[in-house]
Amino acid sequence: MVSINHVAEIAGVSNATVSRCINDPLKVSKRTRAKVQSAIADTGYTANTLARSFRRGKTNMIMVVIPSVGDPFFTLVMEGIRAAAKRCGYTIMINETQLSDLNADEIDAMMVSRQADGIILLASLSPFGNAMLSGTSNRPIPIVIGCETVSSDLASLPSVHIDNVGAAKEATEYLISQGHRNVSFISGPESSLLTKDREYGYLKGMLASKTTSEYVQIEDGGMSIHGSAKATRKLLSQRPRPTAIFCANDEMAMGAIHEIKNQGLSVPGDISVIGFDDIRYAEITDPPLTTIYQPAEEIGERVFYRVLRSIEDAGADDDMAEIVPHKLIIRKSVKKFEL
Amino acid sequence: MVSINHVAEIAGVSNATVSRCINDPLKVSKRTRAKVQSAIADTGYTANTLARSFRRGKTNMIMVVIPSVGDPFFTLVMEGIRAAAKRCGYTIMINETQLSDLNADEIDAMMVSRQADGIILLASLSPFGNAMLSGTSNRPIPIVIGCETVSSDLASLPSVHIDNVGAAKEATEYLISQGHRNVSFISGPESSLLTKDREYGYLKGMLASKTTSEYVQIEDGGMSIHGSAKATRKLLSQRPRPTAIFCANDEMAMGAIHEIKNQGLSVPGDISVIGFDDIRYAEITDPPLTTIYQPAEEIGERVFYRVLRSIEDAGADDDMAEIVPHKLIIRKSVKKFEL
DNA sequence: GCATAAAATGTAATCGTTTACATTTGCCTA
DNA sequence: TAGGCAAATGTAAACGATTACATTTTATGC
Repeated sequence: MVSINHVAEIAGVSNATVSRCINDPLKVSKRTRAKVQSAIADTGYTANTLARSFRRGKTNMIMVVIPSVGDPFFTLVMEGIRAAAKRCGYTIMINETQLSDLNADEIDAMMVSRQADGIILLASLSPFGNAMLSGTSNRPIPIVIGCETVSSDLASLPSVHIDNVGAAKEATEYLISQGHRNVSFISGPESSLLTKDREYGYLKGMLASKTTSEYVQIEDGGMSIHGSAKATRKLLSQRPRPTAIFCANDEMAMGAIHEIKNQGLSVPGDISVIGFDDIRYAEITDPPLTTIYQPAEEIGERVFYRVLRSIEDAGADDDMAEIVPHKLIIRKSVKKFEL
Repeated sequence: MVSINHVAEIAGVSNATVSRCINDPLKVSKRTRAKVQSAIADTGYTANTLARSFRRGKTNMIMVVIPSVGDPFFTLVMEGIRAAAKRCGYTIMINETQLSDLNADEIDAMMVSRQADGIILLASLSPFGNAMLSGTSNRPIPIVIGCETVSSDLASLPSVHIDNVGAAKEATEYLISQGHRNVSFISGPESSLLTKDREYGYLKGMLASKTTSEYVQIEDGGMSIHGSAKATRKLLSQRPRPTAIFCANDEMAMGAIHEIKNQGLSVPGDISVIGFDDIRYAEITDPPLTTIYQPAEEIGERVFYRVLRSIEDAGADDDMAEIVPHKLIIRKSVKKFEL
């Protein structure tokens, strides 16, 4: 491959001049600039990013860790991140890390490998902490959590997310306000901390009232359609049967609706369903899904600027959780319950 | 940050020895190895990936370009890629490039930046070709297309995909075999070549028979739910009305079903719908969606090994299209049409 | 035309690894 | 114990860019 030195030789200047030509063209005279540019064109030279990043100690890349490409929720979060990154001249790289695979050590390895200037973590972190992640001091590159929450076992990390507990409580209260007493919850795996927050919100909502506190029922839906369908089957087979099911995310709500219909029951006629996230499919499920909206794009944007600030000013690194507002979106999957 | 030289100093050996300790431990004596390892532990040293890749001229990373995070179709493709990559010691980085943004120049920039050893392109390429992409000879790093097809304007690139034309023709013929004559097609934007192939397959299917060749109707659904809903609205307002709608992907089929129901019609009672891709939601739409299955995971795996081969043996670079089998999955969204 | 400042360019060190080659060490055999 | 060979280690040059500093060229004012 042609290097900056080849170009320099052909243009009859030093490599420093070529470098300046690329990075600070005003520092070189018009005449030499022309020579260099034509040499670049002739040779088809392009800078070796690796060498450049290595020397500069900066990659201008930010890595986003997501649990799964193909999760519709992330579409908008990524859009927010990408738009902001573009404005600021950063490249976004995505690292898909299946929920189960992700642990602090891996994140650690990423941080330490210096292949990016910062990390945006849109996944939860198992609590098996590691030096790099605890304490703001020694992190080689900044890391900010988006959407998810951090294990309390870990020293807290900067984050941007909604109040998952509060939102889930709100959804539960909404169901109760519609007359539901037997409200069940379909949860995700232990490893998803955000799900646990939602579960906790559900519990808070249920336990707050004497009329519902006796009926608390949680099934693990594994964050998947099939897991949720299975959980729903189990819930429906129990007596007293739930009159409403609250799912920790929309995908599981879709699975639940499917299973309820499969059993010959109707939504919301027999069973009300409520989801979480307001993914794009929520408005076209049948019936359209009542759910909690997260300002996904805004979260993406904020989380990006948060990392950026830490990159540009290491001192700005803080551990604050930034809470953005959620909203209960009422569609058609919940019906007043009457005896 | 602590470098290999610090470690060397602390261990009282040369940096070369430390390097060997890391990359080829058997080459160094047990005693020194112990010294070095404890020095590494003491200092918390980790190799600078950038420096290493730079020096080695190899990153051990493969970049996957996808049009959009959050597209459920890619879940399995990525799973195939990831699994294969893991087996082979490669890291996968994903670069999300919205359909509209993607052009050959950008891909070119990626290739040339040497930040990865190879590229897997799961998106279509606009035909504004570029030297790097045409001709197998001068590519700095290998590139293989998955799922998508390549513009015929471009010199062909190696690829792995189903026979989109044939599959779409098959779906169309299936509808015709069920008695449908007025079959409409909801297509995607010009930029998606794979969609054009499917459109072509639809045309072939329709034109093959005198009974259907008069009725050919194509609307652009923009690959989105809303675009498809809009297209469906338009189709339904026309007379004669279609009795079946074939969508270029499942997401659009979901939008179509939603809109048909919205108009007070039933699927498949009044209108039959057929999709493409068999994403995970296809089996839980109401009614479950008849669609074309693509062996997504297998495509991912094959496409990975294809790049790998080109990386390991530059001469192995070929331009063959590898066709994997598809399958028509019959569910409940198509009904025999009777006058 | 000369002194001086400013602008342009060149020189060479540097970033952290790897690795070809040179040197040292250790071991075995005669 | 010397000689020879293999194993272990060290030395130093790369990789391709950037950049502090030194030097040269150009412009300016008198």
